[in-house]
Amino acid sequence: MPPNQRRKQKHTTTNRVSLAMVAAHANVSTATASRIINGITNKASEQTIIQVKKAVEELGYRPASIGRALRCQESRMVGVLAASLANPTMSAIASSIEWALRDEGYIMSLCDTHEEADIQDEYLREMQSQLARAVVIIGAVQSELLNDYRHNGTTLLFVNRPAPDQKNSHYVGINNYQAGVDVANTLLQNGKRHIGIIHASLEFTAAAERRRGLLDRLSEEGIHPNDVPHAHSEGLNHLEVGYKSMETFLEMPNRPDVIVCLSDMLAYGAYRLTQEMGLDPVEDFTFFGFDDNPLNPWVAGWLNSVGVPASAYGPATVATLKAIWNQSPPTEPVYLPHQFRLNKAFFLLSLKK
Amino acid sequence: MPPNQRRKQKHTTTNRVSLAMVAAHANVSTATASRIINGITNKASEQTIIQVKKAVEELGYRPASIGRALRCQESRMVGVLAASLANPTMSAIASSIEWALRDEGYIMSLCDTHEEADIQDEYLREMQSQLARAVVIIGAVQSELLNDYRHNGTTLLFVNRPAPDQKNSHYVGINNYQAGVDVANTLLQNGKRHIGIIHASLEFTAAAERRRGLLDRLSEEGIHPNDVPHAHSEGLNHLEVGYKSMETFLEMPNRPDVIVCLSDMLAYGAYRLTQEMGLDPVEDFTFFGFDDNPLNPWVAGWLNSVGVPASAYGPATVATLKAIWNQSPPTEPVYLPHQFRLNKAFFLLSLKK
DNA sequence: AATCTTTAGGTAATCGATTAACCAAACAAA
DNA sequence: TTTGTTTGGTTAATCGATTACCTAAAGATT
Repeated sequence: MPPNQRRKQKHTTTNRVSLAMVAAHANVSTATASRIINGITNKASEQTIIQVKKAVEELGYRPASIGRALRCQESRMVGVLAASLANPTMSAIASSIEWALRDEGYIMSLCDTHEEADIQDEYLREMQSQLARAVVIIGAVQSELLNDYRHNGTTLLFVNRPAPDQKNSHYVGINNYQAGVDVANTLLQNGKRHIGIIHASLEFTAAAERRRGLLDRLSEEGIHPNDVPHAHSEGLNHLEVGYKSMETFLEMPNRPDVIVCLSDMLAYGAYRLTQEMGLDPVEDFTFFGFDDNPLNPWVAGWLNSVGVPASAYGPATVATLKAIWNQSPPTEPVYLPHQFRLNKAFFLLSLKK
Repeated sequence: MPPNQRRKQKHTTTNRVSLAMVAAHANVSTATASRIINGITNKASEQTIIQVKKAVEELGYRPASIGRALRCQESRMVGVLAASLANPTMSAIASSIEWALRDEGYIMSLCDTHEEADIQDEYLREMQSQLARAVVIIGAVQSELLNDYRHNGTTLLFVNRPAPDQKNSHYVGINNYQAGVDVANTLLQNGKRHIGIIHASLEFTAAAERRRGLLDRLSEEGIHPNDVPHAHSEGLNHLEVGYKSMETFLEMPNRPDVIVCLSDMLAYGAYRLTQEMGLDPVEDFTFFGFDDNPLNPWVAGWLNSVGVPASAYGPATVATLKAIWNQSPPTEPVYLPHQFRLNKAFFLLSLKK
């Protein structure tokens, strides 16, 4: 290793500008400098204020948030834990939340828990340890720490997927049960009664609620849950589950012509198989999904889906966080209005009715 | 406001456990506790070590990374700035990097710059101010601060899209020029010579290089750049640009039958229009994209694409970061081997040759 | 003139963890 | 016995910013 590189390594020439340097440059104490920088001007003369501001400018000073966070025991950072960034719905929600947070002067720190409880716990701890102002979980999984954190002062907000036990927690997102009911209504109104369900794990409240709403409504119309075939498999990602599940349906003697997938990703998987088998996803089936993936209008025109526009999440999430901080937390889940996106064939069909 | 809520607000019962509390609980000094917790055992007796570990366990202590970061002037956090999380390619890369970083004990903090220079600058500053160990930029845009940061000690790594000026910077990702050449080769080998290009801004090195490689190779085979029609529009997202651009091509008297889109998102946009016009994206055209979006095999079987598997990014990125930290930075861009994904029709065609 | 008030700003403690420097006791070597 | 040396710790400084509390000087009031 050349010696000039060694030198650099020995002491990273920390060219960070600290408050002390600004204060020295302006010939005032750090207290004065700090006050002026934070806009507390009633303790300084016009002259001093100008000096300090000049020093800040000249040195290119920016407060180290880490120092402030340590002292104030609170940072401007909001941790966002997403279950799977590979799922465009979740990344789009995260992106929307980022916009809204930055608008209010907060910084988003996004992490990917890969749907694993211990990774989620690790990040929960890390956020705590970084003194995050709040933790937003897009797609929570049941984990050991989750319940502890619910009560230890950290602001915790569940987005898109309710808390595993739904108790003492704040939620922003779709009304999963109602969405299930609405899908059932749409199908029934258009004379679709031969329905199959594809689902992954039902441990997640979101999926379970969607299914419950759907089946409840179908029951009311005389379609017994036992007459609604289910296909699923666990341990794979939703795309693969959808694919495998569709295989199951295609092998059935009297296969359903409506395939309700409890998430769009499942529908994507099912679609792949229909393509490979030379079937038509619009003529031969009616596919329904949940979440309305933002890519749907572009690459999945065949899919019907119900969901909340991703851009609605950011404002609602931030508004809810602020309400919690203001000691006026919502007492009810914050349900965002969901919308249907229907494919052309189904749309025309529904017009005729 | 009820009084019990007021009380809570007055002083957030900071139930964080600090090192001092652990030390007190174990009847040792913070120095001793700190050393034991960090595994420096040559300064402590067996007895003391057990005491401290018991205290840590009983109190559920976890070091506040903020304190450590302040003291050591360095955190375990790596900032990842993505240009657009709504783009599944970028989120998938981020997700992969997250895995690899966590494997090495680092924490990813992901931000969305929305392709905007000043947001990128804001996050660059914030990362600096949080003492991030490194900053990884997935899709950098030219910005004021970018050049400063290249030289002020912060480890900076460009992923998937080279630095705007390509000088003095580290890059991990696809060899854009070569990928362009390879696409040209594949087309030529299969007798495809009537080619159109859809692109968004060519200010980004990635897009410009792809185009250059493509046109250079076509030139060699006697297809002059002027004979390769281009369609583009600025200011919209890639999906919309693709859609608009495809309109342009469809209106042309002698429209190309091969549409090379400089990103998959552009291809998605173009695809939407072909669907709406009742055209067949496989029979009527040959679509080529770049990046091989991970969703392609599931919902875009019609697309041919060249790209690097998202999962390859994480390991390569982390390895490069470690090399930089070890004072043995790569002197060349780190090119990850790219692969082709061909649609069925094109694959069969290429077999025949 | 004596006292009070305001202005302008400094001193030092604090947040949590790390670590250089120091120290007392035990033990070993000369 | 005196002089190292090792063991097992402690004390206190430090990182960067904030802020409660103090103070000196100037101006206002009685």
